[in-house]
Amino acid sequence: MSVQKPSIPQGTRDFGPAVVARRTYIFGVIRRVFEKFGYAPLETPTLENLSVLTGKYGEEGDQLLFKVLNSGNFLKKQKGDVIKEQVTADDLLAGAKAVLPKIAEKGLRYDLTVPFARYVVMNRGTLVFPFKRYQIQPVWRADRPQRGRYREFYQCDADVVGTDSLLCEAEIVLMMSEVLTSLGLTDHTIKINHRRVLGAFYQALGGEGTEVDLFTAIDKLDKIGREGVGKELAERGFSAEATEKLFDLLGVAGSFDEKLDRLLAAFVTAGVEPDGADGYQGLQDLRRVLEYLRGFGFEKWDNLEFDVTLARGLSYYTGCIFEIKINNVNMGSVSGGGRYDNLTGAFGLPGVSGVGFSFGVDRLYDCLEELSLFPEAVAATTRCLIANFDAESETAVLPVLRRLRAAGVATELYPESTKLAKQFKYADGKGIPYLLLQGSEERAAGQFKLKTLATGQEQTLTLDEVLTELAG
RNA sequence: GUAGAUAUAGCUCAGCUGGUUAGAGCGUCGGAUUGUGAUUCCGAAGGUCGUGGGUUCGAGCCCCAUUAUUUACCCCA
Repeated sequence: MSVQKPSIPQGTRDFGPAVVARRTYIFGVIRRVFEKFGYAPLETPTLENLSVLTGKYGEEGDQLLFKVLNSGNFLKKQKGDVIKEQVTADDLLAGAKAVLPKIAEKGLRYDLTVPFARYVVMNRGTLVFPFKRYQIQPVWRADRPQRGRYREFYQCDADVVGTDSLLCEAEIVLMMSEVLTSLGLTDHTIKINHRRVLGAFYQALGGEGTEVDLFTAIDKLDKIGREGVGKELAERGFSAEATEKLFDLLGVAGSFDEKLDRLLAAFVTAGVEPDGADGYQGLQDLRRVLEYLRGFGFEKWDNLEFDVTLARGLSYYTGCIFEIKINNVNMGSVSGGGRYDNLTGAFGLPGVSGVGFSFGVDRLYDCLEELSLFPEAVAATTRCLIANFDAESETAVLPVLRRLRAAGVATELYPESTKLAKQFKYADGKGIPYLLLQGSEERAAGQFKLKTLATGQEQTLTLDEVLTELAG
């Protein structure tokens, strides 16, 4: 048998001990915040039926789904003597779209929102509404990997279903802010916008082109600039006048409040039809969120921006939309979310509103790494290594090992009697801060030598003193 | 799906217009040192130069193909 070079699939990664420790740290911060806000954990299967997944993410999304081949002989089914062809020649002629449903009925989870919606519908009878859940699990996308983009990555979702209250939106801002602050990512911008504000732009331009074309162009403003957006809009059938008008609207400046006021005036001037009870729903919603935040005593106003160019999740978001950008790192958004009025409609439960958002842990990790924001202590595993001198010392030190562990000190005994240099290197390489030595000399005196590797300091102590030192 | 870049030791990379036996640092292992790491000194192991073809007297280097990785676009966390 030939030896093969081991490899892992494109866009996937192994996580070594140090990386896992750091990832666990991020998960912990996020989980604590989610739970503090009253969200309860949910886990769903890695595999979903393809019927659940397809059609939920648009055409592009369907292509990015990982499909799982049916197990067994997916070409034929045999029952007794009757053999039934699963895939016929006609199917093959008809192409991949005809063949796929016959050979694959399962797929890997693409995000956490759709499985959540499915779960809500399946369990609607037993859930207490409004239902608040968080979910921290990997998702898979058959995308081309690049910076900050992987084929397997973790999302941390928090969503509420069964309420229209804008309190939820305000709390999302609070949770985002708290997580980022806890992680030390202080130079961030939480961007907020509203789908209906975008809709009002479309109306103000006089109904040229299509909404989606307009919104995707708007979203690129900070990336390709006015010129690029103008060019793209022209190609999509927007007149130069409309584009000019759009830039006037997008150029709205000032504080959150001022932008709301100025847009209101602009919409009235442009003759945009009010879509809310008494005015423009998008602006009203945003104002309400703002009021909630003031009521909460939110303080990080510099990190919150009403960004009228923010457009995302166009195929399903209907209300407020969110995104987080870490400013001092070149990285795509580390979090995004929004409200969808008809989350569960596709599964036969219409009229249930949901709002939620998601952190991308892998991108957060990359940001923290780049900014060196991981706390030192996160990497620590074993706290104390007991040196192994010889067979006699190995035996003598076993009760010590037990006592240290009983006291809650992560301790290991080097498993072989070998030269101390090697044992030191082991401790050093593993980042173990303390080395405990008891050779024949110390044993005769009933004492131990405790060495702090970082400083090279050595203390001669009794076991009780060692315990006090290490437990602290 | 579209376009570019890269592929040489376990890791990071040198390698001249194509020219004898393929180089360094780090790491690993052994020794100086049978009770002291990270710092010192000496030594050793480790490579079908991604893969398959081609050009050439001769290819790590040039050409073609292929695979993998990576960056950007689209889209997204």
